[in-house]
Amino acid sequence: MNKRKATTLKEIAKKLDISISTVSRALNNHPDISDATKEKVQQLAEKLHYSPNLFAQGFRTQRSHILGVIVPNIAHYFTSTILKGILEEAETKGYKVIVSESNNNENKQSEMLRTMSQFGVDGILLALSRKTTSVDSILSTLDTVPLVLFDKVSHKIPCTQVVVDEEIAAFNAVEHLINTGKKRIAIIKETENSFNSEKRFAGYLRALKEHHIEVDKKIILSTEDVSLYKGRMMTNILLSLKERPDAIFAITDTAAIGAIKALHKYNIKIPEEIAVVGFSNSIHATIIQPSLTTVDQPGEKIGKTAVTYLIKEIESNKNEITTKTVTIKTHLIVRDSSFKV
Amino acid sequence: MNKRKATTLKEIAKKLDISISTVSRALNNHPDISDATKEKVQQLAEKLHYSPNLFAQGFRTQRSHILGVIVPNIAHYFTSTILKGILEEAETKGYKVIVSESNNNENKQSEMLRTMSQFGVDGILLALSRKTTSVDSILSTLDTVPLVLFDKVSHKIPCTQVVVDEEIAAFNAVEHLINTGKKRIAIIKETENSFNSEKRFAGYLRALKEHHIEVDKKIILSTEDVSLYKGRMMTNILLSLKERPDAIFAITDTAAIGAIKALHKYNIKIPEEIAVVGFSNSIHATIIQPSLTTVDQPGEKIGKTAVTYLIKEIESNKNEITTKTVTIKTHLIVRDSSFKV
DNA sequence: AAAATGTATTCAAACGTTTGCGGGAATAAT
DNA sequence: ATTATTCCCGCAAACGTTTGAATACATTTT
Repeated sequence: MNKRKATTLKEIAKKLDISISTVSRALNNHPDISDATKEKVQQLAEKLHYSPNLFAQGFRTQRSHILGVIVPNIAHYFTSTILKGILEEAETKGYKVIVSESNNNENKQSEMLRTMSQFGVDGILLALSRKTTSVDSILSTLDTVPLVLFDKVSHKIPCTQVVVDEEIAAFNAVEHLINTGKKRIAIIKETENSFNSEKRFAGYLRALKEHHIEVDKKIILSTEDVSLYKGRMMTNILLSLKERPDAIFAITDTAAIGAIKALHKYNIKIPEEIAVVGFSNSIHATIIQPSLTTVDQPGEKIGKTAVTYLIKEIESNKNEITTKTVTIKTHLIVRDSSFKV
Repeated sequence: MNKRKATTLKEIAKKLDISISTVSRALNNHPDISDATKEKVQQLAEKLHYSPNLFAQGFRTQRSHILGVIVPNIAHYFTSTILKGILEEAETKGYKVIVSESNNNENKQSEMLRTMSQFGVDGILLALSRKTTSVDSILSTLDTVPLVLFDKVSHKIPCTQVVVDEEIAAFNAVEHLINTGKKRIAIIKETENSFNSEKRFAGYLRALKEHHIEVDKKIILSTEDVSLYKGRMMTNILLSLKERPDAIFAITDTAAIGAIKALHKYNIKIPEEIAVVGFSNSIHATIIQPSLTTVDQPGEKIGKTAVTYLIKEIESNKNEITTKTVTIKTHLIVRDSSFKV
């Protein structure tokens, strides 16, 4: 492993018998340099495969061209599609991406924010860990380095936030159920404090209201973590009611799949007896039988726009905090679990 | 956003009226420094929240403490579990991780190897893009920076490789089918040139041989990309045979699920008429009905060991290439698609 | 002809850290 | 008392780049 050492500005300068600074400026296309020398320098640089030492560069300019990303769980499909978008957009803009997982651990999240900012990333993209209660550590990194929140956000943090039209999406999903003739629509949601869940719940309520369906608390079920297992449990509860629902809107695809599994167990016809709608368009949606009606969230687009805004903030050096909420449109994908053609 | 500038060695030195070099050594626990001054320095550093400027450090030492990871597709579940392991292990060892996607594009892969090594990563973890034909670019980065291959590997590249016991796993899967009384076992595999597929095919052949079952080429099906769709198509072909198989071993879970979907369509009883076994233990395995018998590959463990070997190579400065193949054990998870209790 | 302007280039400092080397002071060996 | 030895510590250089200021020369203006 004979590491050939990289060519430096000095070497180019010596070969052309000009100064290092001229070489530097020539490569950076500085107006002070004549076209003739620019030409010469750039050609030789090309020939010698010159590429700037990024440590020296970063050291000098205090710019790393690295973006930090912190997500709760990288193995979550929706998250990984967002990541895909982040990687792609960052790459085309000339940035590298460092990824970290918070594992839904608030302390770890704080720790990561700290190490990332001291590491020298130019900006941070963050999807909040579940139940992030103390935003102090986030606020304090916020005045060190630009930050953009996505997906799991919080209005307590004054920064750019990229989210999905949760409320509208939920409204559309529920309205779709109503349009198919359903009148008693249950919801499986998260207990509290979850931005996403509350918005979706709001959409649910608005749909009922606009269609003059009265809200029945008995079919509004909440759980700490909306998992497949919890989806089953909640559905079991719904089935034990005197007045069963004729549809279930689960705040998340995994819970919806849990619901379907529970309905299967009791041989309940989907969607005739009880329809099911999820949220996320996870890869499971077409694996499960019947295929799941769900809200498609364009993960890659979310990632890309988050990066776009972050880089904009990085590159406009005005050190003011922008607090803008960018909303990405979703659309409902109707499949067999709610409507059979 | 008033960026407070970070404290430097110089500031600590001035406050304690000692030299910068002493401060540096004290913080690095250099034996030349007395315990007394170490104590003093470390305390003050703590108090001032000193953290080294990583650019200056990296610039000086030519060590970035960054690992580069290149994978074909980050949104692939198995890949993301490996990534999880990589992140975790790297973090505990004090390394950051830069992630890139090759999208199964060989040129992009080469490009990324180049930019990563010039970027100054300390080492690279690579899962080869499909049909990587020219290994030149890989070999050339190999003598610039330590490299470890994982999952998608190639013996043409002399470096540490972390893989799963593909052959044994496939052998076990097929033997399991034989043990349940199956005698005519089809396989759905990749066309060629795929390390993983060929190993699994070898395991299939060995299992048949050891159990004195003769190989029938009519039920050995190959395809370029083993997708869900292709799984369906191949299964349709198998069903059109005069002598249908009584089991299908799909080289991949998605193909296995495609197979199940095709079998459903023809109302064929799984596993009684035809059993199905997959490979990967994807998240779909328990979503599909019947649940899928498959080979569990410990993704996180693969990621962790890959990182472990890479860092070992980085930190032992002996510039020799180690070409070692590390094999991670898998185990078969028996579910309803092959054996009902 | 002197002064001002413009153009193309060089000088030199600076960023924060690490590290080989040298040296002073204290202790131990002769 | 002199010489070794050991223990701490400081000096200064170096890494490759960027950039404000200075310089040299040519050109234009007064």
